[in-house]
Parts: sequence; C-alpha cells; structure tokens
Amino acid sequence: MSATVHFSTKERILSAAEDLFAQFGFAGTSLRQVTTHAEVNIAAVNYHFGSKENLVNEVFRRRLDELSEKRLAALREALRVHPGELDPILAAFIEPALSLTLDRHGGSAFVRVLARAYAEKNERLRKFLSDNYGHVLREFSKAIAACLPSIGKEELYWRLDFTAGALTYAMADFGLIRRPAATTEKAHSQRAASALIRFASAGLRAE
Amino acid sequence: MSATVHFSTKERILSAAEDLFAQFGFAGTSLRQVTTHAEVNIAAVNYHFGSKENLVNEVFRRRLDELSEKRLAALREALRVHPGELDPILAAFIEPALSLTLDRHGGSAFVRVLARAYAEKNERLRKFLSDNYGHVLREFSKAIAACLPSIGKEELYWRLDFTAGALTYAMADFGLIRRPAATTEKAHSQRAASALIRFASAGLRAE
DNA sequence: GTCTATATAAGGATAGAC
DNA sequence: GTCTATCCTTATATAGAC
Repeated sequence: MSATVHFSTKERILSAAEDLFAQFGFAGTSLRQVTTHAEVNIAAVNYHFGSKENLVNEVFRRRLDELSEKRLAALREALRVHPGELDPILAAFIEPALSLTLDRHGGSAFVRVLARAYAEKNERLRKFLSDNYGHVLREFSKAIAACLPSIGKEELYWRLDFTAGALTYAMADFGLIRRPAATTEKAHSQRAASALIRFASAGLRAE
Repeated sequence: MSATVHFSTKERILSAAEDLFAQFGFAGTSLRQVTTHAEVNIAAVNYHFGSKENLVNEVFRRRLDELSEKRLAALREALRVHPGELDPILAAFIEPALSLTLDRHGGSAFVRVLARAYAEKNERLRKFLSDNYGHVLREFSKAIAACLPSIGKEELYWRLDFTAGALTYAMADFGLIRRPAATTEKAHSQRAASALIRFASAGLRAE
C-alpha cells in the first residue's frame, strides 16, 4: 500500500463535479468549471464520460453503490437484532449517509447532491436513480410498514414521503442551523441524526 | 368587470417562467424557453424585468407577498382562537400554500419553485428571500416555540428544520404518491395537508 | 491518455426601427 | 410597448496531433 494516493483524472473529475453540482446544481455547473476545478483538460471529461449526462450519473453511482449496500446491511442487522422496532430501521437509513458526510475522502457534498436530485424533475436522471437504487427505498418502506400495522396504507405513504423530505433537507444541511464553534463536526452531525430519528419516529407513529 | 381577462405581457412571462422554473430549475431554464412559452418576444423579458435574476425574484414576489400575508393573518387568528395549541399554527402555515395549489389562476407550479429555491445555494436568491420574507418564518418559529416550552432550544431548531423539509417536499408533490383517479384534486390535497399536520405535530412534540 | 484547436449551438443582453 | 437583428459570451462536444 502506497503512502501517497494517486487520484486518477477520472476520480478528480468526479470529485470536482460533486462539489460543484452540490453548490450550483446540474444545469448550473458547466463542464469547464468542472475541469478547471479538477485541474484537468477540458477534453478529459468527454474522453472519460462521453457526455455531461453520463458524468452526472457516474457521480451518483460512485457513492450510491456503496451507500446502498451499507444501508441494506444495516437494515438486515436491525431487523435481526431489534425485530419489530422502528428506530433501528430509521438509524439504518440515516447513519450510513451520515458517515459519508464525515468521511475524510469527501462525500459531504454528496448528500447535498442527493437533495438536488430529489428536487430535480429530470426524467432521465429520475429513471436512472429509480432503476438502480429504487429497491433500497422499497426494502425500507416494507420494513417500516411492518412495524406500523395500525397505520392505513395511504396515510403511511404520506408519512414516508414526509420522512424522506425531512431526512433529505436535514442531511443536506440546507436549513438554518449552524454548528456552534465549540462543537465538533462529528458531534454536531450525530446530534442531528438522533434528533432526526426522534422526530421521524414520532411522526410516523402519530396517534 | 370584464368577462375576458387580459393577461399582460408581464404576467404571461411570470407565469411561463414559474412553470418552467418548477420543471427545469432556474439555471436549467433559458429566457428563450420562457418567451416562447409565454408567446411573447424575446426582447420583452429584458424590457420588463431587466435581467434573468430579477425575473426570478419577481416570480417569487408575485406569490409570496400574498402568501405571506395570508399566513400571518391565519397565524394571528390561530393564536387568538386557539391560544397555546400547536396544530392550528401548523395549519396556518400549510393551508394558505395549499389553497395556492388549488387556485385556478395557477400557482400549483409555485410550490415546486419554492422547493427549488430551498435547494438552491445561490446567495443572491437566498438573501432576497431572507430579506423580504424571513420575518414570516420567524413569527411562526416564535409561536411554535411558545407551544413547546419543554423542548430545548437546539432540539427545537432541529425539529423546525425537519418540519420545513417535510412541508416543502410534500407540498411540492415530489413524492411517490399519485392521486387516485376517484379522488378530486382538492380532496387529495386536503388529505395531504391533514396528514402533514399530524406528522409534523407529533414530530415536534416528540417525547 | 492528454493536449490544442475548433466546430457548432445556445445562452443573456441590447440597439434601434416601428 | 413590441419587434428584428445582432453582439458577445459561454456551452457541449469532437477531431486530430502528440
């Protein structure tokens, strides 16, 4: 194992794109901004990705493959260790995303990119995400529904929707809450996650 | 009062921009798309608004001036009729937005535009919205805090943030839930609103 | 795989006639 | 207040040398 890590041109482009997409959105970010930020040649993005649309997809794939596996593994573990309990399921969804934001190798921008995607009506992007990662959400929906047999189907759908909105915004740090200077990034995020689980859990179980 | 309503060029541009911004985002919508959609000349947008940025601001102003007033009036009424109760405050926030989506004169796209704005990191836009409409959110925060004296300040801030996320996404109808054919648009929206109030109320009051 | 140079289209904005 | 025509910038994408 080498002490110095060599980031390939491809990786550099993906990271730069991730940062910029988080900040300016997909349409609001040009490939020139990406390649300048990544310190690579403008032609490299087309050589490695073929098109801007494909670059966007690959930004998602790089993180979501791993995130989805971690979430599903955590879900299986939660169902095994705490069967019938809601909060461990919510934690299984939130904590892997949280650890991504705390990862030294970046990823903190990615949760904002995810929130962007949520707001995006782009059919091609939605189809890509739904085709490749829709099964994760379906697994979680099923597990949550099993914990809440008394909630009607339509009402539960709504609540899952509200929960997704709350999670997305909170994780993306779009809100008003700034981390106090005395608090570490890690402690701040973990407090956010536990507050989120309490909120969503109570909301889902309402009445 | 005339039976035929004449929509001015300015209004037509605003409505077209609203629709397109909801669908493609601010950066993703070109002024040419806007003027084509509005069936006006390309030069008209510059004549009436001066710049794209200002057009964006005016799209917000057209709806938010009225929406903010309705929300604040409903809040005052809620505090007068149901002092100390949380749910009427939440209703005062949600229902005026809901009625906007049901308005015949459009406005259904606007709630999606609001969600777009929430995801936007654009400092200029955020400043415009905060300067002009931040006081509304502060009034609601204050009223909600007064209902929940036992919740710590930081925890409450988090929960308001989660609530905002849930409200924004749900109102923008970004979720998975499609209206059943047998249900009217109005009934569907009102069910969503009451589900939302139950969810947010329980989440805010958790523990 | 990486560069320069460029093709080609689309973008925001404006000048000036009507 | 509305039009045509156009300026200038920026965009995505690619061709072809190295």
